[in-house]
Amino acid sequence: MALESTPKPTESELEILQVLWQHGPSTVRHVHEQLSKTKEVGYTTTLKLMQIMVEKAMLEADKTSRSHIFRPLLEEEHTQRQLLGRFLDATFRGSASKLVMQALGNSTASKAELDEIRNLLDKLEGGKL
Amino acid sequence: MALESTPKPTESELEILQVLWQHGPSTVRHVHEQLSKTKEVGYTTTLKLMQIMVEKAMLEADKTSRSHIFRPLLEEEHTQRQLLGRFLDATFRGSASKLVMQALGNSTASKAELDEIRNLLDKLEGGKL
DNA sequence: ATTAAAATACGATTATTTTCGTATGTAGCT
DNA sequence: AGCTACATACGAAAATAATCGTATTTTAAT
Repeated sequence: MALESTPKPTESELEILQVLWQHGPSTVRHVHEQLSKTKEVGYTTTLKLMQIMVEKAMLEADKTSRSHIFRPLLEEEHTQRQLLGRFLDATFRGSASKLVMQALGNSTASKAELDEIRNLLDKLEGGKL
Repeated sequence: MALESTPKPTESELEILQVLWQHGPSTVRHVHEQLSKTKEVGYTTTLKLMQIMVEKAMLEADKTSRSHIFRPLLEEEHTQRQLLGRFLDATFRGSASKLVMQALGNSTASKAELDEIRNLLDKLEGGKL
């Protein structure tokens, strides 16, 4: 059997990771309340998922107090980069520029954000002149 | 039951769509040969998937000749936009600029592509000054 | 006409992901 | 102590996706 570098989180798992990345280490209760804002889901469903994620070493549970505190073991940027790579290949056949053009086209990015992107372009293009 | 606007293609379905978008209307045989370049998969598996996609109205089959010719009913750009929207929300909590920065950072885009992106930035920022 | 090759049809299995019911444990009231 | 509220543990069902074996049909070559 091959070693799993980092198993790709499923969609539901990613939702949970997002809550933890955004709010920091949390109880099942808290995660569940956040998820409930956008979708209907049972408490034990959330619990079970988080337990599975512990098995998969995506989360770590601090069992000191009665309500366990879960924290993500996957780093946000790293996970995003990994998922982005897959998505880029699967959806845009690897063409980053196509993806970026689309993303910008649809986007509501502020002027500050656009400037930040422009700066990055400058830096990247510096090495290509 | 709610009307399905456009059902999200699964990962395997997307692979098939990519072949059809790239090569134009094709037989199962051709699609299967393309897929086989990157993964091990049985012929009837590909066939079955494509039949399911016809049911889902993602593909249309021209049954005139013995080897049916399949063509995509989903438009490439439209599908990409839709998938990108979902991915953006799920992975970057909707922050297009974060996604773009990451994509550019990892990317191997050519100078021409970077310039094209810069042009789009100019146009976008035009409306924000 | 027979046969071999290649195509589709279709049912069913397997794998994966999501969901949740129920059992059980624990802490704090009254 | 007994009751209630809320927590985790766990098994298993339900939903979704992917895979493939086998039967049947069709074509064309012998």
